[in-house]
Amino acid sequence: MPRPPKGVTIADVAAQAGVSLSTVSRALNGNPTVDPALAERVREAAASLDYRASPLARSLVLGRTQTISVVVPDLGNPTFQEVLRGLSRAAAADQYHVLIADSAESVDEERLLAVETRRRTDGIILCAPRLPQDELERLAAGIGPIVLINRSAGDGVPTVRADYGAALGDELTHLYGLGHRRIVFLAGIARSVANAARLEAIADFRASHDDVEITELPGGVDFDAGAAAAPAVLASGATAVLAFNDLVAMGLQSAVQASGCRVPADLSIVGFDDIPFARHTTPPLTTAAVPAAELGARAWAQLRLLLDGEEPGPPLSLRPQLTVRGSTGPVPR
Amino acid sequence: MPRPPKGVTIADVAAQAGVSLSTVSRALNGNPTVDPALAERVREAAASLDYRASPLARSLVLGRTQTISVVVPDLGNPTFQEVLRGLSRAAAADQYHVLIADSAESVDEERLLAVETRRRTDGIILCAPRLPQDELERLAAGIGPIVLINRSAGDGVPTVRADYGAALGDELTHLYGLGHRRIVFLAGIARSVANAARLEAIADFRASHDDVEITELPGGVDFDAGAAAAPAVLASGATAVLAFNDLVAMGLQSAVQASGCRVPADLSIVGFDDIPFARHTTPPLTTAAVPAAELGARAWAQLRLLLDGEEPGPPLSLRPQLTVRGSTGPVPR
DNA sequence: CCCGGGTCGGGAAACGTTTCCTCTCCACTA
DNA sequence: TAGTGGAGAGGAAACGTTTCCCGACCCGGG
Repeated sequence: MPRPPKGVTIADVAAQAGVSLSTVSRALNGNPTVDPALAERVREAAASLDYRASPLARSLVLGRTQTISVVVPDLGNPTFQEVLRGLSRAAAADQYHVLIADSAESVDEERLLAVETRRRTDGIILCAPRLPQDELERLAAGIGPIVLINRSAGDGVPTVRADYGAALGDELTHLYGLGHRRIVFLAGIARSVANAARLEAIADFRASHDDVEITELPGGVDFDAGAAAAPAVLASGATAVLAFNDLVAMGLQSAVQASGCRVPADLSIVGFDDIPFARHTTPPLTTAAVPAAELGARAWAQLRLLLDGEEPGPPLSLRPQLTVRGSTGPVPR
Repeated sequence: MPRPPKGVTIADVAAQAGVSLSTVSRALNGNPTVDPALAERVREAAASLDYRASPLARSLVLGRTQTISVVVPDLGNPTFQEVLRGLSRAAAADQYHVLIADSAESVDEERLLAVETRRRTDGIILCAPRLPQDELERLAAGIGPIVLINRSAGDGVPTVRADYGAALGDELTHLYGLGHRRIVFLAGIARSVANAARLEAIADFRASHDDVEITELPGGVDFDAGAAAAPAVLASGATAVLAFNDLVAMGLQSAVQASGCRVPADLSIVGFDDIPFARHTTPPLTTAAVPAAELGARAWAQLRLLLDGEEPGPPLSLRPQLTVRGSTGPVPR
């Protein structure tokens, strides 16, 4: 009795159970209008053939794929990895699958991938998209259920974001409380939205604290950028540094230490993100813990509402938690 | 002229162009049996309606989804992240999409996800699966085109692996060359295949160097495990430590430094993996660079052969590159 | 005993494609 | 001029489901 080599279909089950296709479908989907005894017989037949409905055919007729797509600028970025992790687990818990796409920081790729992957899934989550605002809004309006992470695109589009501004404000307050009055901000990529939020927070802080001097220095986004900024930071005479992110902070910390500067005795350093390593540097890094995994999980929750045809929740803003460790201390006298 | 709100289909294009469905399909797929002028007209109609064939319907009839699934034990693990990154970019370059699943280190989840996601895609890549060997072989035999990363399951199943044993041998040789004769190996998870490969390499090395004493100490897999092992390492009197991975090495390094032990003057430490941070510790970590992204890319290449109906290449073994940095030095006198 | 209503299962349409088969039409050749 | 062959396009089947619609059957009431 040779098994049908190419996948057992619902027709095979129907034949085996001696009923029609419709009945098999109903029985297997728990439709109550089918006689319990018959249903059991069908289930047995299905089990004996190891039958599973083709997700493809099912999707086609049902109009949903039970899959969402996630577009990320760089799978190598720890923050996005964490977002993806939270997202994927949350979606999996709801029996949804995740199609993933890495735009490699390219705006063109991003646009392309968004529409392309969206067509294969029920909805899409754009993680920190790099698209310019107008294009983003047009795109978001065009492609069905969509949730944005760390960007917004008008009222209709649910958003989940980390409140970088508020967190940076917390960091500034922390430094200010320690007595620091000359502070350097090591900027990230200029065009970046995350950077803009920080600059705004800095402006706010300046406005309410006129005895503090905050200088912006070109930085970057990775360890080497932080290390490269060390001379400029030391030359600036500042007593504390706000780095764009933890990577930059760590690069800076390691470089200034190498040139004899003590952290935090001579210089306080704060990072941003709280990547897993931040707690393990010497001294451990004071930073703002961006709840990346939760960001992902919340984004999924939003998307799920949309998929279920419900109203999306209000734009969500998660405030990163100021996490004070050893890299910040009182201003040197 | 209101646009059909729910997706424009091939029928709309056919109507617009005044031809049959078949012709539209042929024209759009570049079938040469359609008159060039007509084909152009069809393309125009399609463009004017912004028509794109439904991937779902297409997949159903074509029998391929242009998608593969990847199952990973933990999306939070930097090595798997890197594998995934290489894999996803390589697949994307070949116009394939990637469905991702995180088994959360659970064997049951892994088994489930493998068969479940496999049904929605054309093939599957299991990244360092945790399944016991017999089950893995059965599973691999059952679910179509499959490629394994860091595990093998018989001759029929293409495999891409990092040669942990060879790399550990390189590390031992490096330490031995520096004069170390008392070495500690900080083991990972006992049941782990990667751990077994290392133990084997250690046994080999012992066999050919009878003046060296290699002690195995229970370790673990993360930073904290490394830190926790510090007292035992210091008490052992060893002059060098092989950590299961970089995380463990870093935890250990930071803990022994905190208790006054100098690295590498008093103790040499080598890690494994070369995670991005390894070069940034103080001192930078000597380690074996596992080419994770390439592992992913190669796995895709193998799978692609299978999908194209060609013979899979021979089992591939990538040898991690010994990367000597500052955490190893001559044995203390 | 006949008829109405309710329950349950089968047939067929639908989802949106691709492709096989067939038919038409035209040009060329014998 | 009639027959042959090929090009090109339409019709319909197929992919594997779900679900609407309808018919059959059974039960109870009049």
